[in-house]
Amino acid sequence: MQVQTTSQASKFPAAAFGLRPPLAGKSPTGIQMVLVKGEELFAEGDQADFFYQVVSGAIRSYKLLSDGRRQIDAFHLRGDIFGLEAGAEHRFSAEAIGSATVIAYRRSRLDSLIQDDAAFRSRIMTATLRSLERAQDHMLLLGRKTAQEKMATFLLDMAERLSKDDEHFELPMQRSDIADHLGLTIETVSRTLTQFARSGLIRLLPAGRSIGLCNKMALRGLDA
Amino acid sequence: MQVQTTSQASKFPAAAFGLRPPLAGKSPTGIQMVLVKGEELFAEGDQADFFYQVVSGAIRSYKLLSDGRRQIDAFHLRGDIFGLEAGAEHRFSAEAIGSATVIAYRRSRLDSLIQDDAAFRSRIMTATLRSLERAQDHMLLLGRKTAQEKMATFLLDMAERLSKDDEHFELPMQRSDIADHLGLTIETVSRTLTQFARSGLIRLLPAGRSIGLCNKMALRGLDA
DNA sequence: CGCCGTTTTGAGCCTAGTCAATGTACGTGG
DNA sequence: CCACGTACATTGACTAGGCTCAAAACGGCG
Repeated sequence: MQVQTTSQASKFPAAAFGLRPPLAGKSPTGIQMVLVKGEELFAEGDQADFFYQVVSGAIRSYKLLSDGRRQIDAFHLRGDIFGLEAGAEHRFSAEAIGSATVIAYRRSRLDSLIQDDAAFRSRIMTATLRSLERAQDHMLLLGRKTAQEKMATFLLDMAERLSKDDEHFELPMQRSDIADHLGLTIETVSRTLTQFARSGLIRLLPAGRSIGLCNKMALRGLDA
Repeated sequence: MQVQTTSQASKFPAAAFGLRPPLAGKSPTGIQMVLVKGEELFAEGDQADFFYQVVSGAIRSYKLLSDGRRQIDAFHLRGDIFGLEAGAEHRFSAEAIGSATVIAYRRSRLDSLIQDDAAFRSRIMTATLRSLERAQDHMLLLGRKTAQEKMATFLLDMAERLSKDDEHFELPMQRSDIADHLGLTIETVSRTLTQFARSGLIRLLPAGRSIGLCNKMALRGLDA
């Protein structure tokens, strides 16, 4: 991992990842970290001394069962803040999916910011409530949707989050990550994608990472 | 529904549901509501002008798919706060499971309380983060646990939340609620309980609502 | 006592999982 | 530049856990 402090506004491209004052305005000191593929940022149970914002690449945060089964609760893409905890410890592990860059903020700074700054506080509260909303939507998906519906929901969400034209994008993660996010197996993920491609709903480019949505209406129908 | 304002301490049995000052101390005006079985408090999409705290009974909050499939994201028991939203609208529906009593608080009050009162603020923040934690644990359950593991987790959680001795309790909800909470069908819930009873893990009293845990060790083992 | 909502039990099926083999992309080193 | 190795994705055959459909049992309550 390469580390580089970013204590000046010039090194803190706030606009690039959606920060507005006061967080950006106060240009809090952050540590920029360059992560290689698969590198772990923190593990479940670690002290939560830092929280993070994605600059580039993608991060997966997940929980494990004792026998290794994994549930990826979220993928964090450019601009997303993650790793902010109520208690002293992280309740998730987090790893870089490919190579990625994040900025780490000391949590101690956060606490004082929360005390002092009503606007910042409400931003954190909103971010937390947004995570809760996502979690609630995802519970509906995990508990009650079929494999096809899960994949359709996932593809539409990804298109929205990482496509400019909302139609074509590169998946940053591999099949096993998608499977562990949707509560499926890699085989089912793969089969469902092939099936979507054969039905003309999507276009799958070589390596299976590049995806084009041809029929968003139909996908939305599957989204239930 | 019977409504009764509770602006005085005498009508606000704070100790009974775990409230301590400043919320109780300031005795904020709440509206006490007595709900009959199945009565709806609010629906997904309603204006979120109130949030609630359970005084007695149990509330289910849930989302529906277009064809009626339901996911119950949480059961709210005595003392729990729920219905607090980031946006203007409720993101799920909430109903009384049996007859229940709740206190409704105006959300507008909340905002001013949050402004003024650091202790109250941290209580709301903690409650929100606790919901998030529960949601995250529940995603792991829904996505990756087997039917037996789901039931074991559920029983241990319920024992902790509504049993005094941690061993024996009355389930406030019926099988279909449990099923929609765990991502199963009522038949699977019933079969799994019978199986647990036959294995001597639990004792099932008539009507299937009263449950005693005979072998918590073994249940914890299944909890994965 | 008899009705109705709920739970339990049974039989058979189906979706998604498992196990296994093949295919494909890409990076490394000869 | 090509051969090989590795990691990932796809495909196939088969299995099984949990679902569906159906019926019977139970309990609470009028």
